Formats: sequence, C-alpha cells, structure tokens
Amino acid sequence: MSARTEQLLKEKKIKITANRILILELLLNSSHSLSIADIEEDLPWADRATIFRTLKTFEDNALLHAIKDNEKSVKYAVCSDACQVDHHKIHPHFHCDVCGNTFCLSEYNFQLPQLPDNYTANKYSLIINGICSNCQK
Amino acid sequence: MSARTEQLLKEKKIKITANRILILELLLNSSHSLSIADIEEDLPWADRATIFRTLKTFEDNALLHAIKDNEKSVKYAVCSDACQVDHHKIHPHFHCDVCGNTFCLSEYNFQLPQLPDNYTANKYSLIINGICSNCQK
DNA sequence: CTCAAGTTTGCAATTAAATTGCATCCACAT
DNA sequence: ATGTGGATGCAATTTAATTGCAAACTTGAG
Repeated sequence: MSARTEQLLKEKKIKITANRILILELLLNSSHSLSIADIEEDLPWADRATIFRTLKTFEDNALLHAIKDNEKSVKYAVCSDACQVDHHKIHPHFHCDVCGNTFCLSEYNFQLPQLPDNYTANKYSLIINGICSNCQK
Repeated sequence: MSARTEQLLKEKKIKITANRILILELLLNSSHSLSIADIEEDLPWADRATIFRTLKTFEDNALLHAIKDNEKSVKYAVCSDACQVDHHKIHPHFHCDVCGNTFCLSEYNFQLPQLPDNYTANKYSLIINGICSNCQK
C-alpha cells in the first residue's frame, strides 16, 4: 500500500481492507475515471457488490466523486488535491466522445453562473464533451 | 395542436403524430424537465417504448436535450429559444435536492472553462445541485 | 496474544431503467 | 385514394444498480 493510499484512508477513518486498498490505488493511478465494470475488469476476482459498496463508502467520505457522462454507467474519480480543498463545489470533467474516457479537470477553474432569485447551490458539476488530445486525428 | 408545436415539428421535418404532439406539448408546458416515468404518468395510455423512441427522435433532431441529474433516471427538457440558437454549446440545469425537479437555466450564461492543450469541446453540460425557490424554507 | 463486537465481503437474488424485435398501423407524398 | 416508409404497441430482453444474508474479516480492549 502506498503512503498516499494509507494516508487517504486513515484521514477519512475508513477501515483498511485489501479491497479498499486495491480499488483506491486503481483509481489513484488511472488517468481517467472508472466505472464499476472497468474496476471489475481490472480486479477480476473482486465482487461487483463489494466494488459498489466500496465506491459508495469512498463517495460518502468525499474521497471520490461520481460522474455521469454520456455513457450508460456512472464513473468514479478520486478527488484531486485541488478538488478536495472544496469538495462540494466544482467538478469539471471532460468526456471524450471518441475513446469514451472521462478525465477530471478539477484544476481548471471556471466562472460560476448566476442563479435565479432564491435559488441556492451546493454543488456544481460540469461535463464537457469533445475530443481529448490522444484522440485528435 | 398549438402553433408552436406544429412549427417545431415541421421545422425539423418530424412526422406529426398524436404521440409526438402530446409528448412535445407536455414538455413545452412543463416548468421542469421530465423523465420517461413522468411522461408515462401524465399520459397513462402511452407506451413506454413509444415515449422512449419519441424522445430519442426529438433528441436526434435537437428539439430537446437529455439531462443526467442525481436521480436514477434521465430527464428531458425542450430546448429554449436561447438554447436553440446554439444547441450544442451550453446547457446549465438546476437540480433541486428537495423536490427532485430539474430546471433548465439556459438563459443564464457562464464563462466557459479553459481546456488542456489539444482538447476540443463540442458541448458543455452543467448541473447545479441545490435548493430551488419553491423549496426554500 | 486472544477474543468479542461491529464491519466488510461474497454470493445470489432483486429492482428498476433502458432498449430491442416484430407485426401492425398510420402519416403523408404522389 | 393509395402505396410506402416510418411510427406504434406489446412483450421480452439487456444491463446497471442495489439489497439480504451468512460467513469472514479488522480492530480495540483486556
């Protein structure tokens, strides 16, 4: 287990188990967000329900966030440091329509839109669809 | 059939049928976006598959857009005039965590974020979660 | 080090949404 | 008026998300 993995789990007081270590490290080392199916593929011995509940635990503890891009299934990405500073605020993600990957762009700030009167916002989620650098012809 | 409904369908060269008229008018008259289940409830005699395919037709013709908020099912909203001007660009939506409704805020502009090098964007979808004016205590 | 208490896990089953096949029906251009 | 391609209804299927339960773990107290 890497120091970062251990630190993240202890910080959030999440009990350390083999599944959690492996799932978290998979997410930490991935350049893009992963679906439950993606994780199942990378950890074939792991149970879908366990993955599901592990991700839920991580999400409840603000270790990662769920992203709904244009694919059928929800994807998950670990919060970057920048993102963790203010977990509930800004989540820009880029979904490549060619490779289908979704990348976290939490370091790219944007201007929050003005809301109608009496509306209050807790969380902003921005999905940008397009073509990533790898897929440019 | 209202003049607007007829105009929208003819403009997009979509064959006019009873289902399409009713589904489109339902969406046009709704203050918030609707799921397939919502439409089924409002038009109890209508078939789920027909609603599904009707919405798909509308979406393919840029008459409406699909929104994935935090609920289980996808919702649909007719593009506002402002939105239609540049259909593929900006779609801010507000999802109220109390009543569960999702409102289209296409008239509220925001600043597009800067993208990493060699990324190109086709479409931006912004979901804002919070509390709408009706649900404020 | 050992054990109890509370969590997590694996398996199987369920829920619920999205999607499709196919035969029939309908809108509309001619 | 009519033929044709597209639209519809029904039933079934696919697929993702979610839960129940018993067994296996993790951890803190002794």
